[in-house]
Amino acid sequence: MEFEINALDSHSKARAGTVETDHGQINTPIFMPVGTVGSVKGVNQRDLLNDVKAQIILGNTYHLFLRPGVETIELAGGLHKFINWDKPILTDSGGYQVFSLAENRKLKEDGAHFSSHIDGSKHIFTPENVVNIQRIIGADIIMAFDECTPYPCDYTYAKNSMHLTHRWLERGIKQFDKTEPLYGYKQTYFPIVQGSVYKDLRIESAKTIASYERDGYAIGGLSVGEPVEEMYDMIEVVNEILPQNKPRYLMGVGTPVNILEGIARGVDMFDCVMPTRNGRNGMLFTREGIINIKNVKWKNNFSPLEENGASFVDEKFSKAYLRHLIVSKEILGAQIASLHNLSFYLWLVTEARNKIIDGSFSSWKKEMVKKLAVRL
RNA sequence: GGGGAGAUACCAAAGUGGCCAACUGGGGCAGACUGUAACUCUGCUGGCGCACGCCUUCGUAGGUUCGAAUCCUGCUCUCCCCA
Repeated sequence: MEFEINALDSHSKARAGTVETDHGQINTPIFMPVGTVGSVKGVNQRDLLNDVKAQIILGNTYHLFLRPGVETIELAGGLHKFINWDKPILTDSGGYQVFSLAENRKLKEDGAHFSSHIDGSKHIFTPENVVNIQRIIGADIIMAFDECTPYPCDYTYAKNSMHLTHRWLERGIKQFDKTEPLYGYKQTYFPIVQGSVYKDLRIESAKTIASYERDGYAIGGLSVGEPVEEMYDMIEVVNEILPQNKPRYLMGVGTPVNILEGIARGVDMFDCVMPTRNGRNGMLFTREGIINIKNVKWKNNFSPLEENGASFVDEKFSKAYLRHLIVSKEILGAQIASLHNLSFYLWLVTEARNKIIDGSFSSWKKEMVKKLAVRL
């Protein structure tokens, strides 16, 4: 996987770049819609491609391993063919699920022991078998198996957890490097920085991670409940150390403002469930601010969802109509809201890229950050 | 015409002497959601102050009682069964 930097912002750490994969090019900064179980909830592949203009999407090892299972995915010829998506796919390793399914998990040196949330069956994820599963899934970008620490997290726990993540990384890379892709295109393996909100741990982790020569690096364990300023601080600390000439992926982030702040601090890739999940629950992100479409004030507002919006749904449907659909719990409401939000997120990062290239990123970002947090 | 049952907040429906401004569900109104166990979760939903409290409520008019949504009487209305 190749990464090329096309432009650097002179007033911030923002970069515009290009990632080259066997499934095509990705222009950075980029937002990657989350498609946990092989489905970006509520949005079909055609709309994802033509309307949202997604360049890469996520899948999840934990969920796909449990259902439909690796056998089905292998028989299908990999996840791309199974879900009919020809662009790049990144799979999360399941580290986050191990964290969020805390009740049923037990972390040991060998790996994470857990029970399926679907049928209670017992399984073990190790740095090695998670690589094997992701080989079968066939993701272009494979994530290391880490422990995503919760927040708050005491120093000792964060330190021990980080060291475990580092030991798992060593094993995961070894496994990755001695195995081959199954479907004839290249795969790559991203390590993940941990260390909770402790600067010295983040520095140590970033140095450890950077000592491995990889195609890209991820920042994990953030946006788990810590104040945003701490998150921004950690990004700055880590990006001082991660190689300049490789893409950086901030996992699980975030709000439109978070994304702009991340870009300004040198992050290239983002993913988040927010545009889809919050969309299903009636939250719309727009250039002018955030709309809670369920609010009664939109009941008889027949103006378009968003003037000159990024998606075809913005002109086609009114606020009153979408409010009606969401309030009535109609599936179409979730679909329209997801299309709108994802299109907005992709517009946002594309615009950021354009602004970095034409040299006006910082002033544009300042204006946008002000607007994006407004509650309409 | 005869017999029976019932009327509770926006709706449905508990409560049958004090722990009732009144269970619960729906609806309504707000909020939350950040590498998705999520078309989910939380709060509020008589009025005023909005902490403590105070005021007016359980078809309607009276009565019994220290005290009534709960007991008694009249009235109004609704439903069911038999003719």
